[in-house]
Amino acid sequence: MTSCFFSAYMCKSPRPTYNQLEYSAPIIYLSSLNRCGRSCRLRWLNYLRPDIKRGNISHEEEDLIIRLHKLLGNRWSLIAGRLPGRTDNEIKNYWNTVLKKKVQARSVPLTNLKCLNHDEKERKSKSKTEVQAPPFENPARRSEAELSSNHYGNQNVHKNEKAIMIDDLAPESSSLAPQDYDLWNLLAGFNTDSLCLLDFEFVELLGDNIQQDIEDCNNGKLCAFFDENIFCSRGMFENGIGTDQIQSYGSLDLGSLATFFESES
DNA sequence: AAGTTCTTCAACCGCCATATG
DNA sequence: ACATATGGCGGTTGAAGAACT
Repeated sequence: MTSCFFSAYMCKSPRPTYNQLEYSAPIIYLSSLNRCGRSCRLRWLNYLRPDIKRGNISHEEEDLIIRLHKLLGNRWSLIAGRLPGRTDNEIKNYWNTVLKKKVQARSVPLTNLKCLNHDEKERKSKSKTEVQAPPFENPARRSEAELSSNHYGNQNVHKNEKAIMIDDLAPESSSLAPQDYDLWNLLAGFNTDSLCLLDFEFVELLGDNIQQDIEDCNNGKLCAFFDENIFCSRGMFENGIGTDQIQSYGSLDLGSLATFFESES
């Protein structure tokens, strides 16, 4: 194959594309092979591009893929955009061959998630070195001391990350549905370092309903529970929505949040 | 060693969006 | 405004190698 590519002649795309990256990369046409420009483009994007990261997908990348997939669904290009050097095709293949099975195997029945308080107490009674965080553990349920000690697997918890205690948001008397805990675990599981990769357009997620969602947010119907490092500083909520409004914890409504996330996935 | 099954992943396909003439 | 070319994307396929019998 390599020799074939050496014998290929290269030319510029017949016309400029709107994508600067694409335009900067010459499209290779192979006269001796049955390769159209499209095939060559794919070959370039998925294999030949110099910035492709080789080697196995790391544990951190794997974890991020799982989280992003749960958030975004099969939007491989979006997911790949958060993993520098990885292609959507690679991630798609990795998901279909490896991660899908892993996730299915380790998925915890939702009803068990209600027992987080009990689990947490039990974990705290054990030595920290023995603690193995379960998948999608909610770091917000950890104390600030635990966060700063950064014992949560390999994740690097940003020192500015706030440990928003779920008890502050959802008192025992509230009736969080199991699926809400599940979503909470997913979202709160992102640390700041991971979220620097999560700069996908929030507008896209919210779609045409963004204005209504912002109004709901102002009215306290839709309660945002992320710290300012996540959304506000990244300008995801513009139009005058500030940190204090984002962090309106008056009435926790994870169901609403789940709805608009799930509606896009 | 040979045949079969399983796994991986590059490549293909079809659809839709966008750019261009 | 329209037709055509191209890009982008997700689903699927099939060849090749690994693992198993």
